[in-house]
Amino acid sequence: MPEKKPIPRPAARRLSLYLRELSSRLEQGEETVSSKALGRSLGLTDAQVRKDLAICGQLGHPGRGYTISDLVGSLRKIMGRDRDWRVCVVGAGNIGRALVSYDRFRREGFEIVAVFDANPAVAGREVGGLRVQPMRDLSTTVAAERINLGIVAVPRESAQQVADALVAAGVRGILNFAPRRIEVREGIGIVSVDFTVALEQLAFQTATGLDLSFEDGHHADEPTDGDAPTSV
Amino acid sequence: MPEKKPIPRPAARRLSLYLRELSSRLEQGEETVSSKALGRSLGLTDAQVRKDLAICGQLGHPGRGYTISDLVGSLRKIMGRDRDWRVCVVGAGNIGRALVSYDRFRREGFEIVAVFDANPAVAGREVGGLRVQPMRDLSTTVAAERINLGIVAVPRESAQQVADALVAAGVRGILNFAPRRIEVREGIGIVSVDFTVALEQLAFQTATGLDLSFEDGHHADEPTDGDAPTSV
DNA sequence: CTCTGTGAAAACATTCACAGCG
DNA sequence: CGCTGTGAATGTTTTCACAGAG
Repeated sequence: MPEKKPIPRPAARRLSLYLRELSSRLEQGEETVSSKALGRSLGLTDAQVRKDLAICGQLGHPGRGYTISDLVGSLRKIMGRDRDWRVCVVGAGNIGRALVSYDRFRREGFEIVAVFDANPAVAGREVGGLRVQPMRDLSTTVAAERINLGIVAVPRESAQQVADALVAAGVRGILNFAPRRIEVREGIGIVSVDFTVALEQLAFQTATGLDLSFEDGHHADEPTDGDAPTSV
Repeated sequence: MPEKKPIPRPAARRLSLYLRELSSRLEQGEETVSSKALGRSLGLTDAQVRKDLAICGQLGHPGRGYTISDLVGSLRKIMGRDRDWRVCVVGAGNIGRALVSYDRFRREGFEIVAVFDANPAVAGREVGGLRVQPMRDLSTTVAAERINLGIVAVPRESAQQVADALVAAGVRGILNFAPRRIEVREGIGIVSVDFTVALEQLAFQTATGLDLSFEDGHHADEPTDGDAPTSV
């Protein structure tokens, strides 16, 4: 078994952006792209782009650039986008409903197949074509629908509890929109999006006059314990 | 005028998380906290916490820890949270409406004072207590309401155009929810949140079995040219 | 000539480890 | 003692710069 090479964390974040940009170019009918052109679109240097794309293997053609479709295929595989993801949303409030109705998820291969809410007055209502289910159906539905990712869109107070329930039900990863850190056991993925933190970073950039410039829009929570870099 | 020391980009992201955690502890009635305790809550080492907090100046008390209220005050100032931010949302679709109704913004000092939508059928409707205005009112309203931040919640295709209009109208920073990179001129802040990228990072973590563990949930776009970026 | 892939160098960020305050 | 602040050491990421492919 050869050693798997770890992917630098900052690079992992950029991979998503490459994929987004490349998919878009592919739709436009473009076939190849150079590291320089890609870098321009993404605000990165050409050297950075080449280093990052080297993660996908030797896909570039000297003098010519990269074949977009090859790159997209390789990136999708590396990022786990070659399989289907079945996701559920917990919390049918403003954010939860917006997410359920966010068409792009489905188009990108993330299918939302269930919505849950603790409020009995909300359960039973329909959101984006799905009937909101009560929390007690969570574990049965996660199993029955083979759901592997969960989105937490509940208030801060119940976020950890909901995350625990999702993990217990069998999801492999959690996307958290509640404004607090969620702890999960080793082996379960966790990424958080906090709107206030995002606005705050903006205020910071704006206040300091200068910008810090991030290009990713979300963050992965630190592992609960000792952690390891991701490998291919 | 002495040189201002630059804040390391990764640290800038963590600052928001410290503020979030510290505010929460303050509400619980706690008065002091040690770097170790703070680090535990956030998944960071105590040394890291001390280095980061040193940015705020010498606020720790050897043997005792940090006084939370002092830290919160200092962090708020550094992050530009000591002033008032007046924000507008462009796009009254699912996401735009969810954001307008997101109470936490106001509680944290970001007041949403206007909503715009290009669709004439939508303009005039009420969302979260505000009447949706047509796009042609944008520059007048931004000036009249002294709006300094804009949130872009429109489809990919019109995102850049809307951002340009916001900047022309006078906002100092943009929070972008459209799945593409937005270019703004030097001096204007930009932070992006892309739900699909967030889910993709999660799929990546989950697919590789291990986590990359980010703790921030958004990203600042790279500067358009050679320059420094912003983040959340 | 253009453009990739990549070692080697530089910049940057984290962790260590300890002096010193209360 | 407990805990901060910080240089020095270590580890990581980016940039440089160039050999070599087409």
